[in-house]
Amino acid sequence: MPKSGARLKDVAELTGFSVNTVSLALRDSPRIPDETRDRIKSAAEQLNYLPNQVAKSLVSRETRAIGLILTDMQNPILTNVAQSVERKLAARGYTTLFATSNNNQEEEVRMIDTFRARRADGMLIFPFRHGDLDHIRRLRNHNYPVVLLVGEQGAGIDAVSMDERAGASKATGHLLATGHRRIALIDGGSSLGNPEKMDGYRAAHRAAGVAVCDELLINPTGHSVETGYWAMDLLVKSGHDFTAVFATNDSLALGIIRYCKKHAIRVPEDLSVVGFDNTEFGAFAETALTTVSYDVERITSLAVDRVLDLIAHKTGLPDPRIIQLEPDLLVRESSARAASAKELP
Amino acid sequence: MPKSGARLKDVAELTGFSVNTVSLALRDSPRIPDETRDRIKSAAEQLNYLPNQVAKSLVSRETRAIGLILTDMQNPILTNVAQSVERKLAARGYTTLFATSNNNQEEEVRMIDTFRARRADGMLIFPFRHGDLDHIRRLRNHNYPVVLLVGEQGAGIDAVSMDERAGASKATGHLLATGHRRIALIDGGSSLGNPEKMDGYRAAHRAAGVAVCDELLINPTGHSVETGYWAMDLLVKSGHDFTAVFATNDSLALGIIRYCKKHAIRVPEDLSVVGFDNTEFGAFAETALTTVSYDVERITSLAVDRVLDLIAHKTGLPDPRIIQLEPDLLVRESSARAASAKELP
DNA sequence: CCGGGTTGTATTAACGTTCGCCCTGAGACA
DNA sequence: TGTCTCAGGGCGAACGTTAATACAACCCGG
Repeated sequence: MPKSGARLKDVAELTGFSVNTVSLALRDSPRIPDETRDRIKSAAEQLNYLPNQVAKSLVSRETRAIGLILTDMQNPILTNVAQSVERKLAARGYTTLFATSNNNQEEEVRMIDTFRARRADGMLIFPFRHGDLDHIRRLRNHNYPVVLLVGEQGAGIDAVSMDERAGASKATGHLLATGHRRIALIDGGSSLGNPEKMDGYRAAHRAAGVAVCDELLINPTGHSVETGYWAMDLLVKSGHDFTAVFATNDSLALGIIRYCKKHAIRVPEDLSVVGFDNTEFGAFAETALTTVSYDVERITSLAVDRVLDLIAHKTGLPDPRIIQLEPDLLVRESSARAASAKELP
Repeated sequence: MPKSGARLKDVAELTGFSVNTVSLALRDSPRIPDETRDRIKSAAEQLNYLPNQVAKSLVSRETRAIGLILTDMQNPILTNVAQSVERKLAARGYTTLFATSNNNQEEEVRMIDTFRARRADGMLIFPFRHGDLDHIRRLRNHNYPVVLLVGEQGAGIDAVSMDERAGASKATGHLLATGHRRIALIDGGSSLGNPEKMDGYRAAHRAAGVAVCDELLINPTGHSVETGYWAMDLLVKSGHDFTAVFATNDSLALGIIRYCKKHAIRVPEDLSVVGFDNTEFGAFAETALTTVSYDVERITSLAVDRVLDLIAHKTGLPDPRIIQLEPDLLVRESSARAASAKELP
């Protein structure tokens, strides 16, 4: 048997029919009588025949494969996205081509080219830099179906995501409303050109008429639990006062809480901590995390629907549509009214 | 421009050379003089030409794609595996075809067939039931390169993994050595036909001459943090005494600790908890988790090497090789000497 | 008994590459 | 001048499939 298994030709030779008849029979063409079809099908089964998707793609000019590019998988929310997307695509008969850009723009570009060379029918991309999307826009301009997993208004590219600004604003607003005035921000995004959450943080301050203290803006070296821990170390050692921390994802927040535990800072009595993404690890942490929550399943559903919809448009892509879901704040145990705060009048 | 971009033919027409010459030039054949090559390459660039990997695969009979099948992505350790495998494959010029079986045997079989139809050059599989591997063995018998990510001795299939029995045995042994005699086991695997960890748990008891209490064997409904929480609820409400819990992954263990926190059970003073996998969330939990650790990068390295090695064997697969890495116990804050235990003599 | 449909099957040409082989022209050499 | 070599390049087939078309046999009505 040839290495990659039986071909139509092998089934044809076994049954005495032509390759074409076999192909039609296996695809249940009405032009093939039942008896012939059954004979061919049983021969195919006997040879363990599986249609060669590569050859099929060459002639049909579609691969039924979608490229999924994420930055990395440190953040559980991205793994949820990955699994959810994969399941939904599989249910629709699509295979997921998976890649991580490893938080590296060149790598992102390379992966896009790889998927393009493989003629993926479309791509779902979580871009590394939300503001630097030229390479993706170029794709779209060549009529390639792409959907971003972060909502960049006015980028001219389809996108489905939650509204990061609104989420960050809600989180910060909650802290402000509970009397906090010096709120640290631990945000790995803004230095990479993803300013949405910091924008929300600033907007909430503006709305409350509270000035942002620049010395409380901390740049972690990543977005894992450990980097959260060390970012907190940096913050504490800077010697500035603060009564709350907003971390831009749950992992960072959990690292912060671990730091507090080790250094006898009580959460939430001495310090309020708010995360982002509503991961399971935050929800079931010893000190359950106050966080920003959104419906991942709905986002991936909409994104998958959209990319398949774009693919279905044979004659040029429709105008891009940006969908931003409104996130919710979930107040749990890691945040409380500021100790020093007087009751509001 | 045709939907899927320029072809060799387009470059040929633009430059006046034949398709063949263009193909050779783009692949830097020594038969093409420099000037010709440069002219062709710049024309290709101008047309934004990217070789069609589908057509290439059809003639070369290799796709340079590897299928990766995981059970799900709830467990962070599997997401680490996924990312690590993807990075290593990408570095070697391979694309990752990704699928989750969603803890469902039929789905696993279906995904294997999908990848086979797509002519993935090989597969890396984290099987759902470690004991039910006929479908995978059949693959291998058809000379299909497969490497399992769990080590099943004598299955006749290549595998790279850590030694789950040894890990579970070390974890349980640690608890026994620190005076615990009634150690609950929260294990989602054994009921699914993955008995390795329970075997290790029993072996450690045997070695210590301590009887296993069957009423302390709990079956969570999954392996997430939340299911750990509810498994603990079940265990506590069963009314049996125990001074330690061994959970078969960190997520379950974290759920248990959350339960303890909510119900005023002190960890480790009242109860020792041991996890498995050494995830970041356990390492940086408020109560840092005692757990079983192993080198994921090394496992994925060996697995990727092995599958590429199998692919390189054109003339039939070599005998299967099973590699099992020895895991280490990491004692941290969630476990301590049993309160009731007398000092050992 | 012939034209026209219907039924079942075969033939041919794609899809975009790569590979093996052949062709042409120019220079070297006897 | 005739032959050989070699550089530069083209032609045709193949990979496994599908789609369009062709063909052969049969049936039916007139």
